[in-house]
Amino acid sequence: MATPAIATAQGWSASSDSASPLSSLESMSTMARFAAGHPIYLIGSPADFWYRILSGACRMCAYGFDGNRQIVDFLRPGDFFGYDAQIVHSFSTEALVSGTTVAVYPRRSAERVADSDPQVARRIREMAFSSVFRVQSRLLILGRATALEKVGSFLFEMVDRFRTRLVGPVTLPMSRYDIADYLAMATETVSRALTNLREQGVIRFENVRCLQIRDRESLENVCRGSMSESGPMSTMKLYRRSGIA
Amino acid sequence: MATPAIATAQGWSASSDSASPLSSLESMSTMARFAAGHPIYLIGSPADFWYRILSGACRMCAYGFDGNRQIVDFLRPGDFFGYDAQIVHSFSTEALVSGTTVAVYPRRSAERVADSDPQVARRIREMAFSSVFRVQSRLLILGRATALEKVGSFLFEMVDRFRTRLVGPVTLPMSRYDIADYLAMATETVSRALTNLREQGVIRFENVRCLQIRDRESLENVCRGSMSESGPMSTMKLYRRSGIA
DNA sequence: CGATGCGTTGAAGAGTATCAATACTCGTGG
DNA sequence: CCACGAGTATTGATACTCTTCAACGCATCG
Repeated sequence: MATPAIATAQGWSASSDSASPLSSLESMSTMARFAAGHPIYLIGSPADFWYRILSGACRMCAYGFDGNRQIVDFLRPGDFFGYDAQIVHSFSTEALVSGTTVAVYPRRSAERVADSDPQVARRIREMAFSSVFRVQSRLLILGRATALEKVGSFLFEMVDRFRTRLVGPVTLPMSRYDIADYLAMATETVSRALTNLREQGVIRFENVRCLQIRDRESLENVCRGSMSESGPMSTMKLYRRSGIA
Repeated sequence: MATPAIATAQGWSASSDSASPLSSLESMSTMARFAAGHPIYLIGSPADFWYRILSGACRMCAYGFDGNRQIVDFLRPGDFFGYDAQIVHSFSTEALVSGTTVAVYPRRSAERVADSDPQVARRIREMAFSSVFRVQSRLLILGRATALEKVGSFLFEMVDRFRTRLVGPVTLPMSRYDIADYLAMATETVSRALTNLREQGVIRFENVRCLQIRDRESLENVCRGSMSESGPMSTMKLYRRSGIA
């Protein structure tokens, strides 16, 4: 397995990619590079840093007693992480692809900056708020009834988050195992659901990890039975389970 | 159904209960009172306020096309909510019990205060971070395999969050329907799991909504997956899904 | 080229959702 | 005070989806 680990560089300064929100933080950041599968931090390690992905992708996950794994989130360039802990980390975060680069911010210093710069504080706050929203949205996916709905919602989420061009196929950075642990189902079921969608002509595979949504409307119908991300969607049907007359 | 709605009061000032973190915010807050089942805000409504529960309890939820519901979070006194939206709310939040009181903070003003007071900004930030952690932890519960594990984890969470005294029984503010929509399962299955735990002597009911954990250790084992009754389940399987050699 | 990890497919069993019926709780009104 | 009714909770039987176990195809790599 290629490059062994964690070469740390520093002196990284300005932006280079989209929306560098915390420019006054960058002066204190260092940069680190990781091989596929290697941890950025481990569960239980002291939470002394904040991180931001510069390139590549990561998975944030928890491990169970009998070795099972649950993936809490997939992270892409631009995403902050590591702030979800008071003293020690409650999850591990690992690189998905080789060459994943991460900006590392010393937490104490970063918080000092936030305290003295309302702009920075506001960006961090908004970032945290949107994290809450994103995780809550994930809850809705996990709560979906069927495997097909879960996988369908997952595809929309991934296409939104990991597409490089505006149209065309998207390459998923994660394995079927990762998808399974993200959606809390068996890898075989993930595979079957994808095959199902492919046979229906809803999606098309360039190769195993690279796919394209051919029939967006059908895929939306597959996911239906639940809520659309944005949009009014008024018509309240509270007949059952309302708790209100 | 009793008191119709939303009597608004104001002039509420200082703390009264644990850890009033945002004292300089309280001067701008008003107070509102809600009957059971009534919404604090609806999905799609403008996100112009932040809220904090003073007494009672709430559910934050989303509704699907066919009337199904998913509960994203239960909220207790002290919890902030309503910040998880940019422009309009993506979820509804409704009172669980009659007489639920909520402090309401105008968002713009609150953000101005946060911009000028690093202390406040920091508290809000930490609150948001811990929200992220809490929701992520919920993901792990939802990802649990069996109904028994889900309900067991749920009980621990509720006992932690909704106990009034240090020991003794806990009264759950939510119905079985609420629990079902929170755990993404059928109410009948929730009922069966609770009955199962009761018959095993793991929990004891004072009445339908009020229960006590009698055998904490067994309940922990239930949540650790596969143990209790019939035993052929302990196959180790951590060899797969490593992602690293 | 065989090795290793990943991905797909098949068959059997387990667990949950669903449908249906019954019991319980509490507020209302006779 | 008790009866009633609506909402809530439990229990049972059946269908169905998903997990599990197993085997095989397919890539990459030493």
